[in-house]
Amino acid sequence: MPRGRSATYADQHEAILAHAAELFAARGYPGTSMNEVATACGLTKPALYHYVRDKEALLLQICQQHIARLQALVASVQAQGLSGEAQLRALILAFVRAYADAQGEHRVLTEDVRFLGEAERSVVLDGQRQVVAAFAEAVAQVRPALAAASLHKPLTMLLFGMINWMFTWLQPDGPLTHDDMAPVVADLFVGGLLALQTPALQAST
Amino acid sequence: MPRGRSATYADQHEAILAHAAELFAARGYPGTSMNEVATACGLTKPALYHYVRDKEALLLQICQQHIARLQALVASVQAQGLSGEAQLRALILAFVRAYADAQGEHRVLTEDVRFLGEAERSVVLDGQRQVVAAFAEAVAQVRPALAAASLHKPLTMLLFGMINWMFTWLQPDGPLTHDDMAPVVADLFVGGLLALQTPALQAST
DNA sequence: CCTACCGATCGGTAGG
DNA sequence: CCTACCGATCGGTAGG
Repeated sequence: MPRGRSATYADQHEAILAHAAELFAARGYPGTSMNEVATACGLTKPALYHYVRDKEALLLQICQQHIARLQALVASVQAQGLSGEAQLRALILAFVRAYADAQGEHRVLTEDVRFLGEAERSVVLDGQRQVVAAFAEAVAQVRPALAAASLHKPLTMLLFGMINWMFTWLQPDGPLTHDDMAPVVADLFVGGLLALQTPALQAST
Repeated sequence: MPRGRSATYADQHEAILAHAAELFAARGYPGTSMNEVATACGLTKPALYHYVRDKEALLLQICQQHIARLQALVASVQAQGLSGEAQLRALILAFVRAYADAQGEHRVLTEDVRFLGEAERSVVLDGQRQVVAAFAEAVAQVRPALAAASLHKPLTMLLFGMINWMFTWLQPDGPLTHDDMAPVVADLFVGGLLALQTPALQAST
């Protein structure tokens, strides 16, 4: 590589996002100083600011990059043209597995979006809504009666709860892996969906 | 009601914990200043420090108080002497409903325990483990084969994921309430549990 | 119980 | 004149 600068710059920027995501995930966004981010990257603080405008831009870029990956994942599953239940299972498997490689980014996305400014936050939340909508559509296809009772979206959020909560108890180096849990999550949720009695749900209100 | 005199030390302390829990839940522990806590309580900062030793003690008290409530809830359900599935359903209903009244405290318990010192943190985590163990025991009673496959605890954590995640999407003043969702969570989880095929789970590893 | 402060550290940027 | 940084320090605010 004779012209190393732009490649180095892009690589450095990528490495910074990865380090920052890990730190934000571990200590929270307000609990992480730019000095800590810089040190983790082997840079001084002024050097860090050469690559990042400010702390909030760092947070926004982490969130945008991760949500873009999730949207691409949804698109690739949808491109397979699977039927209702098969598509829902494929979405669940893809997401659980994807989170294994991006635990830090995912925790930042779910916990630290609130620290973005209103405009930046709504961009990220719109992306999240699109992902949720894809899952909710698959849920509705599996059990159309739930959609009629307006329960497909709440049920989809329960599914995301199971998945999003996994980082709190599933250790990356533990005996149980994300790949082990992916089919369990799919079986539990799809099995539960099929077992749900919509009349009973309506009677509960 | 004129201010000041009528509030006892204990009342004031209780009010401080409630306000602090709400602020910590909204802005995160490191993102909340003691000045903000004081202002929310209608106190000056030095006055706040009359009731609380330091910021970390405030966090610890919020966590301990909330985990004690959850342990009491488990005990009261266990005292009913219900059978496996009925007990699991009763635990789920009790927890979902309890979280409706303590959303701030619960978010603090799940997100901000990491900011406690090691000794304080492990006290809180021990309390959480006891609660989780009670749920896992109920899960094992419903499907003993899952316990044999060491899946009752991971499945219990998926359940807690559904419940703990609800604060992110279930608005207190929205059309759907915690009371509406409690039986849905119970039906989905118990239905999914009963649908799980253990051989398929073991084949996945 | 308030005003007045401290050591340190915050996010961000100056000159060279 | 540009880039990629450094040592030092900016104005404010943190917990106490």
